Amino acid sequence: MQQETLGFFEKVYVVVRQIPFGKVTSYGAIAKYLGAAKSARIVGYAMNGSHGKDVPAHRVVNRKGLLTGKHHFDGTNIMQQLLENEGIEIIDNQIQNLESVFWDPAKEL
DNA sequence: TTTCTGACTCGAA
DNA sequence: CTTCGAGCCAGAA
Repeated sequence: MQQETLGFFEKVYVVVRQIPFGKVTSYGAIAKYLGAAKSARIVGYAMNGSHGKDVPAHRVVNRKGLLTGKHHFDGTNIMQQLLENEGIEIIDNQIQNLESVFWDPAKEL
């Protein structure tokens, strides 16, 4: 395996791909799992480069469950549509009952 | 080459 | 209660 050649971005991609169907996580949770709790912004920025990869960026939201990056998708509410398709209820870009669908890599992995 | 900004988060005043 | 600043990495101008 080539982990040393992997940059921070690719490490993020690996974790995001582990997110199970119908679950979501936060940028900070991923960053913390990677050992860089203060690099939550970088995780979000990594999602910016996830375009074209099999990374379910729509399952990654901020710690409030707010779809901060929805406007980076093709449509205006495509991100919400994808999540709702997985059984997650969303109102006004805000995930409802976040505790039930939250998936923490630090605990699950 | 330097500078800036960004899909964040937390703590302090 | 609200507001503000700092820290992290990578890519674009």
